[in-house]
Amino acid sequence: MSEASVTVTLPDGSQKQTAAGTPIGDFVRDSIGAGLAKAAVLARANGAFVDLSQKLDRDTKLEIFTTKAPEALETIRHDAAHIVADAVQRLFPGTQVTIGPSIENGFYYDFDRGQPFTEEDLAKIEVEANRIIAADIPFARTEVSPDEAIKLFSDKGEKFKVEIIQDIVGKGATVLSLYRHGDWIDFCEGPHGPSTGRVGVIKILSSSAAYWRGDHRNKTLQRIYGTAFFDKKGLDAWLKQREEAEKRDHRRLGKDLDLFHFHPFAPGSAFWTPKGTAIYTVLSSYMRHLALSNGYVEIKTPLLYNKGLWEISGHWGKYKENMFLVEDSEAKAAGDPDPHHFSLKPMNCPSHHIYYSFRKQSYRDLPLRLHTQDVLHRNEAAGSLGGLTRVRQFAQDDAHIYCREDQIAEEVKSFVKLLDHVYNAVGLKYSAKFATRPPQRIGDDAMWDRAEGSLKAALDALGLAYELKPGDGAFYGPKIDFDVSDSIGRKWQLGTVQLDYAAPERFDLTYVGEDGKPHRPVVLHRAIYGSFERFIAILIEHFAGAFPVWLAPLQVAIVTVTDRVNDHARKVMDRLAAVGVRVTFDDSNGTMQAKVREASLQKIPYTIVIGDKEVASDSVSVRTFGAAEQQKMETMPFDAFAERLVREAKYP
RNA sequence: GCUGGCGUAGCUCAACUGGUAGAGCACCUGACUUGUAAUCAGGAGGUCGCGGGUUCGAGUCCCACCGCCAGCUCCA
Repeated sequence: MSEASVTVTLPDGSQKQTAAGTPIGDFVRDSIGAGLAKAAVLARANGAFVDLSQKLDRDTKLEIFTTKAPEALETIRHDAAHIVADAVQRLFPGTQVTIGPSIENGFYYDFDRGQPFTEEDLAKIEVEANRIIAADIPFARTEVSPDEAIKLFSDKGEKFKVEIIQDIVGKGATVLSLYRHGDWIDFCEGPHGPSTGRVGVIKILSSSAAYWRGDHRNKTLQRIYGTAFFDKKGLDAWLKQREEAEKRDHRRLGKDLDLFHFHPFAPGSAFWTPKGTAIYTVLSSYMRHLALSNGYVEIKTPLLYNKGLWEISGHWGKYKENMFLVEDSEAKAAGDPDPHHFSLKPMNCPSHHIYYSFRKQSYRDLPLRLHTQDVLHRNEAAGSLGGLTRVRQFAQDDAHIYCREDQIAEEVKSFVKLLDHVYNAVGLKYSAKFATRPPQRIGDDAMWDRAEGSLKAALDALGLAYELKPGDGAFYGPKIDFDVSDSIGRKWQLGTVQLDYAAPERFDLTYVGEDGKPHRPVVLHRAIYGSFERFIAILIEHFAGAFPVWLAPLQVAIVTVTDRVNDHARKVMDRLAAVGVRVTFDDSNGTMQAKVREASLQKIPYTIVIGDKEVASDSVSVRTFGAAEQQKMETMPFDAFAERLVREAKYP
């Protein structure tokens, strides 16, 4: 049989011939270069990621990923998951494997084991995993039939693997791939790197419980988190970066900068210090200013409601466990078995719907945009609370827009513009997610087509990049969520805009159209900060506590050279306060140096030093936080400084 | 809510295998009156998260509860 040849097209467009059946790795080494072959981890052949051992049996568009490519790092982290699973089964026989994907900064693997892993176990696992790396065992892919695969894992007693395989077979798979390194074998789609040695180093990070298939009714598994890099240098750099990020943690800075506290008597509800309250208030006023100048009206509504409201809204059935119920003492005295007739509101929408119905609305009133910053309570699961990002008491910069269907696109557009303005003002990078109709939903397909169409039209008109999340929408309508990351890379949802066709039905909301007949409005739920608490947490981390002047809880610290000038300093403080500047003057016993240091540690934007010279000329010596050394200090007339402060304190 | 870890002064931490709690910073008082990141001296401050138990004796061991942290579930 004569050797057929295939054409390989490389990313630069060049073409090479090679014998059919040549493994990609060999082709790279022989036809491109030994250096590339050595650095190669995986390839993309005609659009699909494949192993380097894959044979070139037809004309192929080929891309090679080396250790420099993010795709390669992701692949060796997946390799690392296999290696860790191998290590665990070597060290703890009888442990069953389940799944082990690579994730954003590493990988995890879930195991079924009678007991959790201890610190010592994890240390042993890390050593064993790195030993497997040192052994440099090749990864080999084989393809088998479903029967073979099921038999293989049944014989090993790997029940979870069998379940996964049966599932995938049930979805129509006929050929399954296995990956082996040495004696250890896993059911896995791949691709993988060439050998365990290509994974430079594995670091075990933590362990925790996880539910089988993410369902809390299922068995609890033991999850091991880890990460992997091509070399120790990469790992060390990442660990260093992680350490730096942890210093920005808002819980840490909340203490250091004295912004808020928590107490065991009110888990999940913050106590705000004067400084924290200043940030809260500035953000609140800023949002009020934006809302009122963008066609919203602000209203305040009750915090406590009779359950009748929640029965209409549907919360009583679906959301009751998350609401704080309040007992009606009269009902209780009368022998009512369940006297919890009231609840603190967990969201503003039902209050707004009631407000809407207080008068007969006309098409001329639409869009009606109701803004509210009331306090909300949600009884979150104890284990999910954490810092300011997940709390039980919070306020949203909430608004509901009641409009006609043909007004949706325009309303969404101007909302996203406003959100973009706010996020840009504080320098937050966000990513948008467009969530469409879920399997469980209300309304017919025509309605969903229109709803999703309106949102998409708005997104396209704005030219905003977004990720599509099919099936992730609320049961009552599609939505766009806006996420940002905290200092250690966890993603949090802040802003959102959701279309709601259900609420107007449930609350029987109508407006009188031009035809004089009643019509159903559509409601848009929307928030920019999301919750003040979470937004502030993100801002603290984003600015590492060094807020811009307009947001800084204290904008100016006054330090005197000698207490001879303290009276003058007090006057300076009063004059600044009179023009709205948030200023502090520490007249306690202590040196100027120590006070300058303290102001700096508190990350106050400006520290002004006053001595005899400044008193004589009514000037201030200004020290700017974070400024370069040569422009750190500057003496200027008081009026010029005050004017600068007022200017910089303006809303962005 | 689930799994694991943790809980000592306002903060950051120490206290050998159970022997009866200590430091730095912060705070208070006094001295110093100083020119841009820590002046010196003295003082006060803790029923070791809460409640039981084991023990001659518990911050150290056991149980239950509360809270915090990581992850899971859920979610702004």
